[in-house]
Amino acid sequence: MCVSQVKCAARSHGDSVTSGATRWSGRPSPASGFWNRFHTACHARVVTGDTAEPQGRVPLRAVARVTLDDVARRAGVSAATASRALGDHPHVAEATRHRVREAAAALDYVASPEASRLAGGPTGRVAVLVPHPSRWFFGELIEGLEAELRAAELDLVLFRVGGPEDRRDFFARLPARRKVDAVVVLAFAVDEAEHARLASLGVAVVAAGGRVASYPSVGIDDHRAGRRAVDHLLHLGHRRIGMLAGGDEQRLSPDPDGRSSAWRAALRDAGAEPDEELVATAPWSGEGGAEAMARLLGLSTPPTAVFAHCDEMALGAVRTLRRAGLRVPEDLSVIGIDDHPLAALTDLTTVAQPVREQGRRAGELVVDALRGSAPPRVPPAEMLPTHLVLRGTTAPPGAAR
Amino acid sequence: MCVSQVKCAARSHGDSVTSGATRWSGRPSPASGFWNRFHTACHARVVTGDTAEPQGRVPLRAVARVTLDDVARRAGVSAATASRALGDHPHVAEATRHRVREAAAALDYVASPEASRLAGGPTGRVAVLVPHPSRWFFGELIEGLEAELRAAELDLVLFRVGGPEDRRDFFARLPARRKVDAVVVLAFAVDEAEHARLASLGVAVVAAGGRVASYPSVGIDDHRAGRRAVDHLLHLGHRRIGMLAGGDEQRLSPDPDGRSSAWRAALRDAGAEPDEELVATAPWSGEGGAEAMARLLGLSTPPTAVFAHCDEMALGAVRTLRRAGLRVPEDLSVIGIDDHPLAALTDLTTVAQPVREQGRRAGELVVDALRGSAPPRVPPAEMLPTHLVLRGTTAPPGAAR
DNA sequence: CCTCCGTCCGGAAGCGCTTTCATCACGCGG
DNA sequence: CCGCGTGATGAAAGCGCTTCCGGACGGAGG
Repeated sequence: MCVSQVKCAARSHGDSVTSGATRWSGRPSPASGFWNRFHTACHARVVTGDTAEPQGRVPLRAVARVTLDDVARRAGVSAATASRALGDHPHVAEATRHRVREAAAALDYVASPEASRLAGGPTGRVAVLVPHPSRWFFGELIEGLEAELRAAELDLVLFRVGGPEDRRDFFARLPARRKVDAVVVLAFAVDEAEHARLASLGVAVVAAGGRVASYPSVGIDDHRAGRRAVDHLLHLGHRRIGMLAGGDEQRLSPDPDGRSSAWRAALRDAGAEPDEELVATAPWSGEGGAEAMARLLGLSTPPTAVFAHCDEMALGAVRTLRRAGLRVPEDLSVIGIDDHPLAALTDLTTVAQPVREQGRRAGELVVDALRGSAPPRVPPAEMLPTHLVLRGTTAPPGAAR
Repeated sequence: MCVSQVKCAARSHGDSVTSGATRWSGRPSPASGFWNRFHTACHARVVTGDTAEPQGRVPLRAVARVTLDDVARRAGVSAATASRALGDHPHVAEATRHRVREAAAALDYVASPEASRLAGGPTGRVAVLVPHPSRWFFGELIEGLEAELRAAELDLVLFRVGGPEDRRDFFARLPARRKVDAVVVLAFAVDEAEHARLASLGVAVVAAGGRVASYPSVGIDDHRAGRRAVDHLLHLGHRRIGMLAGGDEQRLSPDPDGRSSAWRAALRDAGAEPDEELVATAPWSGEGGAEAMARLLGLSTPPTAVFAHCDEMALGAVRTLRRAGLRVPEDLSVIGIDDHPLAALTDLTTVAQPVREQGRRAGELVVDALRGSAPPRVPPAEMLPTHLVLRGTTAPPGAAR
C-alpha cells in the first residue's frame, strides 16, 4: 500500500535486507505505524505505490531538527561549550555565551527535553492529581496552577484520581513515575501508604485546595469558613440550622471535619446544642444537595436554615425547596461555600474562597521547591482568606410577611 | 551549608577536584538546587554539615532505578531481546517474552520515557489545548479524554490557550514542540498559519468539541442543535424569539455561525423574518448572558422567548429576567444548549449534548492516529447526537393565567 | 624565568533505550 | 551430508544532551 515505508538505513545498506526484516518494517505493527510515519520520518522514506496519497498527507515533518551541535557549529564552539553557555554555567566567556545565544536564537533551537533529561537535567514537567476535573472548583484550581507553571516554563501533566479504584490504581502503578519533577495533589487527603509511594517518586510534592501534613500546601481554613457561614445564620436569628455535608468516603477533602466541626462549634457557642439529626451527608454535587435537603425536609421539625458544604449542594437544596413549594429565603435560608460563578447568578449567599489563587500559590510552591536551594524546615501551610458574600438566599427566620 | 553536595564522580576521582569545580557544584545555581537534591541523587551524596537536616528531609530517592538491563539480566537475556519482548516485536520466542515480562513485573520496571523517546520511540504524551479549563464544558471534555488516554497509557499534558495573546504566544513558542505525540485542540478554530505551525510539530492533530477542517474531529452539529432549540420555541407558538449569541472574537467556536444560522433558518422556515435587533452577542458566560438579556429587554418590543447559545448564558438571562420582575416561563421563555448539571437544578430547558462522550471519542481518534497504521483518507468528522430536554423555562407565549 | 592557579574551552563518557546487523542453531530438500 | 533459509538472540551503534576531565593559555607570585 501507499503507506509502506522503508528505513533509509536498510536501504542504504543495499539490498542486503533480509526478507524478514523487510516484512517487519513494511507491515507496521499496531504499535509502530504512526511512529514510522511521523517520528522517524527523518530516517524514513515513504514509498508511494500507485494509489498515491491524494490528501497530501505526506509525512508532516516540516521543521528540520536543530541540534545542539548545529548551534555549536554556527557559533564556532564545541557542543560542550554551547551547552554551558545556554545553561548559564560559569567559566564561559561573555562573548562566547553571547555568540551561542545568538546562534540558538537564529536557528530557533529548542533543546530536546528527552535528551536533556536523560543526561541528568530536569523534565520540566509537573504532575497534577485531580479527583474531578469537570467540577468548577478543580477547573479553577488547575487554571491558576497552569498560569504559574507556564510562567516557569513547566508543563502540566494531568492525572485524574477520582474514585477509590482510580486511586488504588494510580498509587499502585504510579504512572507519574520517572516522568515528572513534582506532584501537586489537589484537594484530597493522602494516607500513610500513599505518602510513602509518592515519596518513592523522588519528587517534590505540594498540596492545594486543602492541607496535607508533611507537604507544603495551600488552602483555606475550612473551620473558619464554616464558622463564617453558620455564624451568619445564627446572627440572623436562626437556631435550628441544618447541615448538608459533603460525603467523604474517598477522603476528597483533607480536612473533612473542618466544616462540620465549625457547625457544631458555632451552634454550641450560640448556646444551641447541635442536633445530629439535622446533618445530612451526600455527594459533593447539586444532586447530592437536593437529595440531602429532601431528607431534612422529611424531619418532623425541619430546620429554618441550612448550611451546605459547597455551593453546588446549596443550589441543589434550593431546587428541592422550590419544588416543595417553599420560598427561599422567606421559609428557609440557604448558605454555601465557594462562590461558584453560578452562585452569583442564582443569588446564593455564600462564603467565598479564592480558588484560582490557591492554584496560583500552589504553582509558586512548586517552583520554589524546584528552583529553590533548600526546602523549608517545616512545610508551609498557607491559608488563604475567605469572606462572606451576602446575597438573596438568607434572611431572618419567619421573614415572610 | 547542610545542602552542599558533591558529585560522586568528582569524589571518586580522588581530591583532584579543582576548587572552581567544587565551587560550582557546591553552590547550587537557582536552576540546579533541586535537581542536585532529587534527580541526580543517585550520583550525589549529601554532605551534611553540623546543622544536619532535622526534618529527616534527606534525599527522597527511595526506589532504585530499575533499568532495562536489570530486567534483561534477571530474565537471562540481552537488553536488545528484553526491549523486543516488551515492545511486542516479532521474532521473540514466546517463552522468552514471557520470562522478560515476568522479570519486568517483578522488578516493577517502567521504561524511562526519555530514553525511549530519544532512541526513536514515542513520548507517550498528548497535548491538549484548552481555552478555559474551569468552564464545565471543557472540564467535561478533558475528563472524557483523560479516561481514554489513560486506558491507552498515554499522558495528558495540558496547555491553556485562552485569550488572543495566549494564543499568539502558544503558536509562536509552540511549547508542545518535541514533547508530545499528538495534539488535541478543544473547541476552537485553527487558522491557516496556526495549522501550518501545528503541522510543523510533526504530530497527529485531533479536534474535539467542534469541527476543524483537515483534522479528524468530534463535535455536535451546531446548526441542528440550534434548530432543535428554536424549533421548540416556535412549536410552543413563539414568533418573536431573541438570541443570546456567544461572542467569538477569539474564534472559540469552530462553527461560530452554526447556532446563529440555525436561529435564522428556523425563523424563516416558520415564516417569520429574523429580526437582527433580537440578537445580542456577549461572552460565553453567565454574566454575558445576563448582560445580553438586559439589552434585549431594553427593546421597544422585547422578545417573548430567547435562545441562548449555552446554558450558562441562559442562566444569566434567567437572573436578569427575575430581577426585572418577569416570570420565567410565564412572561418569557428561555432555552439553552449543553445540559449543564446546573441546568437540571435550575429547571432550565435545554438541548443536551454528550460532552464527556466527545472527549472520549477524541481520545479514541488520538489512539487510532497513534496506533493505527494508515490515517484515513478524509479526516473523520464525527457528529454526536443532541436532544431536547424539556424542563421548566419554556412555555407557550402568554401562558400566564 | 619558572611555577601555580585561574579561566575558558574541547574531547569524550555516558544517560537508558531502540534498532540494525551479525551470529547461531535448527531443520529441510537435494 | 552439505548448503541454505528461518527464527531467536546478542553486540553495538547511536538518539541529543550534560558533565567530567584535562589541555591551553595568561597573569600573578616567587
